[in-house]
Amino acid sequence: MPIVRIALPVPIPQLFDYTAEDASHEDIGRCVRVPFGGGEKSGLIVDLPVDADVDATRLKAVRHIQREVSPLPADWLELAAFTARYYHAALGEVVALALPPGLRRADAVRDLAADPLLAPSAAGAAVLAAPRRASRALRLLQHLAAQAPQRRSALRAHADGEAVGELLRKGWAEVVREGAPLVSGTLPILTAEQHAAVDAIAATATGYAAWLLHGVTGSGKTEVYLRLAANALAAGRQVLMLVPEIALTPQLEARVAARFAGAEIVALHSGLAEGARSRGFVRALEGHADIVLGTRLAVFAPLPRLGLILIDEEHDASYKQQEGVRYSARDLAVWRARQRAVTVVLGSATPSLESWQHARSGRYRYQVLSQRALASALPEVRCIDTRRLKLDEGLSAALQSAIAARLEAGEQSLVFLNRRGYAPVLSCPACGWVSTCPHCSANLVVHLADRRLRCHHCGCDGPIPRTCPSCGNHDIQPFGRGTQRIEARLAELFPRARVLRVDRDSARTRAQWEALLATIAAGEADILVGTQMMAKGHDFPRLTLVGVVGADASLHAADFRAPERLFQQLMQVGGRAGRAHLAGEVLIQTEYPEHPLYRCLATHDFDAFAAMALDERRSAGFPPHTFQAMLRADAPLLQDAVAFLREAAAVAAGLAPAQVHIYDPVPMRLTRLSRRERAQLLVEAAERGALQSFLGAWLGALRGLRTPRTLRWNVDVDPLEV
DNA sequence: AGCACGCCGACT
DNA sequence: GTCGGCGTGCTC
Repeated sequence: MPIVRIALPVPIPQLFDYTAEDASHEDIGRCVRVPFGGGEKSGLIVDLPVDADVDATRLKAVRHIQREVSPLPADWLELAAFTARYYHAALGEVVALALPPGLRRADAVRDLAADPLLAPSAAGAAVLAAPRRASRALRLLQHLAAQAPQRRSALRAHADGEAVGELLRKGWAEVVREGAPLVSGTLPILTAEQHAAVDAIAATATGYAAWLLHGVTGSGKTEVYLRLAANALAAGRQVLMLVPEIALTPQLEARVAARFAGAEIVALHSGLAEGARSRGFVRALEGHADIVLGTRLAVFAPLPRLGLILIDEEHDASYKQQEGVRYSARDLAVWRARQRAVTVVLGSATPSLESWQHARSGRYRYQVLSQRALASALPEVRCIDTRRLKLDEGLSAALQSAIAARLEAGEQSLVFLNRRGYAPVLSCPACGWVSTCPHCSANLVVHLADRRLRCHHCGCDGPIPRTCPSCGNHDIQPFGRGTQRIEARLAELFPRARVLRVDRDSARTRAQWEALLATIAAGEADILVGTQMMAKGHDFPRLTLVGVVGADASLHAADFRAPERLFQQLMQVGGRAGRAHLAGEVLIQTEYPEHPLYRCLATHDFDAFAAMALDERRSAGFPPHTFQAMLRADAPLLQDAVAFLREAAAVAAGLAPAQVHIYDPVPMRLTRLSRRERAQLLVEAAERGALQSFLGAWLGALRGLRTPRTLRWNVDVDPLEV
């Protein structure tokens, strides 16, 4: 009786063997349902061992093997195995996160593998019923018809679903084989730099190559991606394109679809309905999807014809999963490119210092786009020294008059402030009471817009008290400033201006966000007040002034990555200012106008900033010069978390080689979160290998420790927050 | 992670 | 006398 070895979603580093009478090697990579414990679980067949690793009498029989879709290929299983190994997670957990839920459950699936567009028979009729997809089908038909007039008879038969499906299937194969007519429309003319980048990157397209594409905002990185994608498609290969956020997929998808009318484009992200995600995944798996575009989880899309990986905004922290299996999609994508011997392009205007270091050391190749594509100049960046100024609700006279000038000119201004709400805290001047969250070690933020006190960490909220809850004082006041307060003051200062606030509160839903974007694009707003939401991905043609308020806080933050993030954020938001024929200006209110970070911003000198930051990292012994892992523990009481970490440190002392350094356990910066208290223990090593082998032994030992049942712990390899 | 088994306090 | 607390251990 054949034995199948199965990865199940349980947090223990074990695989489970079952019998399956009709199983063969063809079933490796297939989803299964098996009896487990009292109930039933779904998992993935990862091997067909000759012998079970437990006594044969203990084996149970597999209930169901999902054979309606192709098995996950060997390279996919290797990717999952590598992920499990590197991030010290169970293989079954990685599988659970990498597979769409519906697929993993091994549900009976009909039509999952079949694109209604391409499948002959009844599915063709579905094309005609689904307008969005059908329009793509018809575009392709027209395309094919233009290319090959002899197909016109088939085109006439488009009312017959079967004929549509059949034609498309045949036509598709031909298009892919011939490669030529995938690209549609007139192509924009490349700048010399774009041209050079495309040529250089294309020249390494025959094997593994990692490229850092360092392109300033507006330099046209996307156009470079599209040209490279066109090459890959023409060669009959699939393209994987990663973006940081779900919000950025629709616009990019539209742009990609407009360019490659003949290509099948699949979006993959966590915002999709279960069916859509499964369908896209299977389209990729079966080799039908030509371009897979998605967020970090798309790095797990199976791609039998993979030819190119593109990672946009590679520095973005969203590529790192911050819970469960804490993988970095960017790093896995690079691993995958090497595994599959394909090119990977990491694009950014402000590369992560890790990637920057790799480019400098020659591990990655490097291409720079230093010119804006539309001949517009980079914005002028200046600091406003606020040390001796009297500020009006945080706004300097210089910034106010700059805003007034833009108003006069009919242009837009943005006041950038990374703090939501009206004021970060409500306080009582009489007794010193401040509004604090009952569940977190954080202040409750005053939201005057809906008259609530709200915790930005656990989300709990309550009404704003009229009197001090501690002493009864009537004169309690909001302290500090957030976007709502700036918005209110700007409305007073500029009564004729249309002030629009753009933050997570005003753009809570996708529809609200799009309505705001439309308002801005239509020129129906004069002054925008926004958080980092405003920094990402969108162009505002009439925006010519960005005023930065309250940035200094990040200069001296405890996290050694805070300056890197601040630089990236300001560079990004500054890039919103000025387009085409309108010159842009960025004014930074600061008490440290001489700070090197601001000076580098003013000269648009990322290289100088990176050199400086890398130097600091080197002398402090921080990444990318060292490698880190963080052990985090949380429990209802801090003492339990710390006690566990102390014990873990003691275990580590007996295991760690000299080059692995174990720090002391410390409470986390936001110690209390949602009624749980958290502490962490940093481990650092000069070599990745030394860190990894230590982690293996250490975590194995930790799993054997007896801990209170309320205690939870996890490990974060290459943590972003320390 | 679930979910069983297993040994000690306040209730019909 | 039992229902239920969560400590401990296993799941092929």
